[in-house]
Amino acid sequence: MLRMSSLFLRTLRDDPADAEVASHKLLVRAGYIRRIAAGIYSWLPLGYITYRNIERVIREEMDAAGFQEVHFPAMLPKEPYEESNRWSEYGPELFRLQDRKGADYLLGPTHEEMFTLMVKGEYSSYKDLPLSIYQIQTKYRDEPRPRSGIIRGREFVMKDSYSFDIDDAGLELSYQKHRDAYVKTFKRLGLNYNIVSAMAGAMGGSKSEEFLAPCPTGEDTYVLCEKCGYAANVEAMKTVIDTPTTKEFPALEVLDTPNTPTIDSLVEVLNSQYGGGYTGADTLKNVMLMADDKAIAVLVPGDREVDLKRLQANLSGVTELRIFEEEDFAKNPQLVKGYIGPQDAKKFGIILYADPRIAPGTAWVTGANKKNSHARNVVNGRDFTPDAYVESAEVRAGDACPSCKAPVIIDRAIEIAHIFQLGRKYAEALNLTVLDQNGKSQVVTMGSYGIGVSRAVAAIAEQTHDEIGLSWPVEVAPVKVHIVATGKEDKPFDVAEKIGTELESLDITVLLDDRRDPSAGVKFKDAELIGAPIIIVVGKALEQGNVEIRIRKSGEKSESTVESAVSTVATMLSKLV
RNA sequence: CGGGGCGUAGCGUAGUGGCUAGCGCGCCUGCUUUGGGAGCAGGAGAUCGGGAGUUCGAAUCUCCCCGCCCCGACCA
Repeated sequence: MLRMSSLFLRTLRDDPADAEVASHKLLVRAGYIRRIAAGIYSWLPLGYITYRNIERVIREEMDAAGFQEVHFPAMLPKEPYEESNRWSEYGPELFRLQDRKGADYLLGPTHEEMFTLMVKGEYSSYKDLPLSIYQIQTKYRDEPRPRSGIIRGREFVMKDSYSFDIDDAGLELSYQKHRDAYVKTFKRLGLNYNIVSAMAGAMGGSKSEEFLAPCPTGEDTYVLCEKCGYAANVEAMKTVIDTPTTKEFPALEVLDTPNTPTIDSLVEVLNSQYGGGYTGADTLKNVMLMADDKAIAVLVPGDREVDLKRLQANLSGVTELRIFEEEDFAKNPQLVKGYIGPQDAKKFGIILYADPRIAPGTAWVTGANKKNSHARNVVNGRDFTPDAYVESAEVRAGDACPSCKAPVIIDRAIEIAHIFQLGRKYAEALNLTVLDQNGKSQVVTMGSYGIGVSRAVAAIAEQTHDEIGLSWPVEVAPVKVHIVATGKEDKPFDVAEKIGTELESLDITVLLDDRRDPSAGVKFKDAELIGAPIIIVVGKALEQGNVEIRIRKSGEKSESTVESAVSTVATMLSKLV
């Protein structure tokens, strides 16, 4: 039984000055975590118990699914990461260090290489597969900008699993088993989440899905169709295109449009001088970008911005993408800023990408590649031809759901897990093969599956807190019951002690506020801030032989006799999430 | 890396060149109080982020450095 009189804890009355988001403020105020450096935190007793509860739930579900736990060092030699090319690919985000002999080491940002090599060292037959192994490990990433307390740290704990299969069908099965285990895990953790389609990104591989916990302070944006349940990270959202009309358009016509370098100014001139009825959606924006030092053009409807994140996720093989700057225009004098059109892309030698909204057979108003001039009836397929179509325009609430065409909503969320069908990228790089039943060597196919363990503490805090403090789901709460004894007589303290002991004998964890000095108000505030699911107050009601039982989340209060308090609380807990 | 903000006691803060750096919370001692962050009295606690400079005099002005937060870029 934890006791407030001796617990290593100091709650704070004021929000810390360096915290912005609720989980960060409250975890610091309630004495769960303390900052050590940017993105690096220490756990105090209440925080560490909470963290371990989450870890325990995850471990139980992994084990129940038949996955086996292993453990790698956090500090690793350079060589495996050179073989997979990530020693250089990972860039400045990798924490590097040297030993006394000058040999290079790194602090593991993720462990695909090590798992692959471990399996390679032990197994060599298809009979050994499938295999799924996992670890719960501290990861290190020198993030350009750590933020939001424990949500994005430079040191954090991740549960990472890897599956090994002989073929794609096996991978599909292993992937599904992990997905199911994650669903069970997050249900127990009391998190609301959506499973959304995602881009595999830098990890490589094909299919990937994210578990996103909706939360206004989250870093990820995703779309959700409330009608059919389709959900996707905006990067992975597929654009629905109306069936193209086969309509014939008049010939391309160049218009005199002085001083119209922006879409708004162009639409104004079109409507006042060229017939009217135009909106930004009728115009075609030709956005110039530098992709790894190569100039590219991206076509999007004039009323939409290019979503760089989305574009990059969908442009394979591009590591650096940025908007054209003045000096880039200076190097490309044929491009007339504000009046660029796709008609001369071939002539200019620029690769032309188009958002799918710029469908073949559609006609647009766009730049005429001449100052103060635009062109209308510029038809895709007749007047220009994109080299490739790539999802690149910003996604908006109300856009059509790709599976049922209903308008989607857009929401923010914290990424709590990400699962990947990696395929053979790492197995090939590190030469992980087994013999199949014909005695032939086969490259193993892999999946990787991560849960942000320390991040989950913050995600749960974000979703469950209220104005007065934390309010934990039963499975993760540092204690299930917080008993507050009030008054100056010994009796409430004795009764509280007795109830606490009985609860603990039923494996219900207890934090007893046995402090004699602080007033009742102080103890109530602390209990609410700390966030145990049930608060028992032993005080005034004792005159009638009762104690007060409060449910933290609902604020519901009831009284119970001292004798029945323990069973009443046990029943309540079994009904709470 | 670009833009913005900040750094004074454990926490939150006041203090734009001049006396011993002020206040609230927390902490210690005593008394009083005890159902919503009590009261009184006394007390401890500060290299004012660091260094250099300007000045009779610097928390305060200048320069350099360090750290932290936010927005963006970036990010299994």
